[in-house]
Amino acid sequence: MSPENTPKGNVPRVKSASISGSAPQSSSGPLKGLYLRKQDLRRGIELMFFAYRDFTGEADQMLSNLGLGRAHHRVIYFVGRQPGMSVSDLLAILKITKQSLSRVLSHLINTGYIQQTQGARDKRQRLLSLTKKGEALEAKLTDLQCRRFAAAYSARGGAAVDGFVKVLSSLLDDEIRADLRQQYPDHID
Amino acid sequence: MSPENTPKGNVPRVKSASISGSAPQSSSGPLKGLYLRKQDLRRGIELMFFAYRDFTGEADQMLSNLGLGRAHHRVIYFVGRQPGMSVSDLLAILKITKQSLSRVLSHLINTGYIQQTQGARDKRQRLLSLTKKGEALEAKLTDLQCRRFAAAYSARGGAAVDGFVKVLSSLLDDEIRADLRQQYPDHID
DNA sequence: TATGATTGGTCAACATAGCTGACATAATTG
DNA sequence: CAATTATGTCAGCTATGTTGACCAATCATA
Repeated sequence: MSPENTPKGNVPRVKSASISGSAPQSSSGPLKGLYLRKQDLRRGIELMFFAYRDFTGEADQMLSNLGLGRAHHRVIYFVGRQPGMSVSDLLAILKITKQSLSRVLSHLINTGYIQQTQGARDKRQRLLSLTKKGEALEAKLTDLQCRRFAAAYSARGGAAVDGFVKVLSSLLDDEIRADLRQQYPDHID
Repeated sequence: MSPENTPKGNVPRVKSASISGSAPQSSSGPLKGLYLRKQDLRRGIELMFFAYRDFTGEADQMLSNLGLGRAHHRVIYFVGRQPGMSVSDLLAILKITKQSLSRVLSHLINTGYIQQTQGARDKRQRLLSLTKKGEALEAKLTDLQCRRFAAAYSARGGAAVDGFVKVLSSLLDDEIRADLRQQYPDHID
C-alpha cells in the first residue's frame, strides 16, 4: 500500500551521516531542514526523471520526423550556442567519445546542417558552425524548449526561478559547476 | 566570441508570442519577467542537461560495475518505491514498450534482484517486489542520489527547494503533473 | 458457457547512441 | 627531428529503445 518501504511511522529523515559532509543546514526556509525528509528527496529524484523526459520529449518528436535523434540535437544546440567551436571543444562539453561524436557530426555535415572551416591559427582544427538550414532547425528546437521554460518560469515567478537555478547548479559535479559559472557570471552561484 | 547568436545588443526577450498562451507573467520576483530573457531560458536548458547527467552519473557507475544499466535502475527504483506493483503499472510509469521492459525485468528476476508473486484478485498479474538483494542495491543507489539532493537542498535552503520543486513540476507535461500531484498531495503544486 | 478484453510473455528484426582499441594524417610545438 | 595534438576512421561490442506478430492464461460479460 504505502509507497514507502520505510518502517511505517512518518517523515523519516535521512541519517545526517548520509548528508555528504557539506554545510550544516542553512537556517532559511519555513522549518529548518524540513525539506530533507526522505520523502522529499525522493520527490526530487522523481521530478528530475519525469521533468527531463518531458523537457526533451517534444524536441525528440520533431527530430525523429527528420531522421535525427537527441544526440544530433545536442550537437546542433551547442554549435549554435558558440559558433566557431572546435571538435574538441564540443567533446569536452558533451563528454562522449570521439567516435560517438564523429558519427553524429558527420551525418549533420553530410545532410547540410553544419559546416566546418579550417582553423586560422591552428589549421588542424575544424571550426564548426550552423548552416542556414542548421540555424533554422536550431531555432525551432530551442524555441520549443524555451517556451516550456518560459511558461514554467512565468507561472512560478522570479523567486522560484532563482531557487530552481540554485538547486540545479548545486546538483552539478563541482567541475561542471565551475565551467558553467564562467559562462554565466551573474546568477549561477 | 559571444555565445549568443542574437544580434549583439543585450538581454533580448523571447517574443511574448512564443510564451505559450499562459498567464501574462506573474508580478512576483525582483524585476517583473527579467528571468524570461533568452539567455536565462538557455541557461535553464543547459542546467537541465548537465544536472541530469551528473545526477545519474554516480549511480550509473555503480550499476555498470554490476553489469546493470540505467534501465535496470529505474525498474529497481520504482518497484522499491511501490512494492507489489504490477507489470502494467510499471509500464505506465516508465512509458517504454513491453519488450524493452521485459528484457530488463527478466534479467533482474534471473539475477535475483526482483521477485514476482501471482496477483490474488487477478491471477494474471505478476506483482513485483524487491528481494533482499534488490533492496540492498536499491538502498545503495537511492542513498547516493539522496545525498546529492540533500547536499544541494541544505546548501540552498528551503525557499530555494520550494522554487526548485515548483519550476520542475511546471516543466512537466500536464498529464504527468496530474499523476504526481496525487502521489505528493502536499507540495507539488 | 462462449466470446471478447486484459495481462503478460516471447520471438525476430531493427535503430540509435554509447563504448573500446587500433591506426592514420596532418599540423603544431619543443 | 621528435613528440604532441587535433581529428578522422575502421571494426566490433553493448545497452536500450522501437515495431509487429503471435500465444497463453485469466477475467468479465452478454
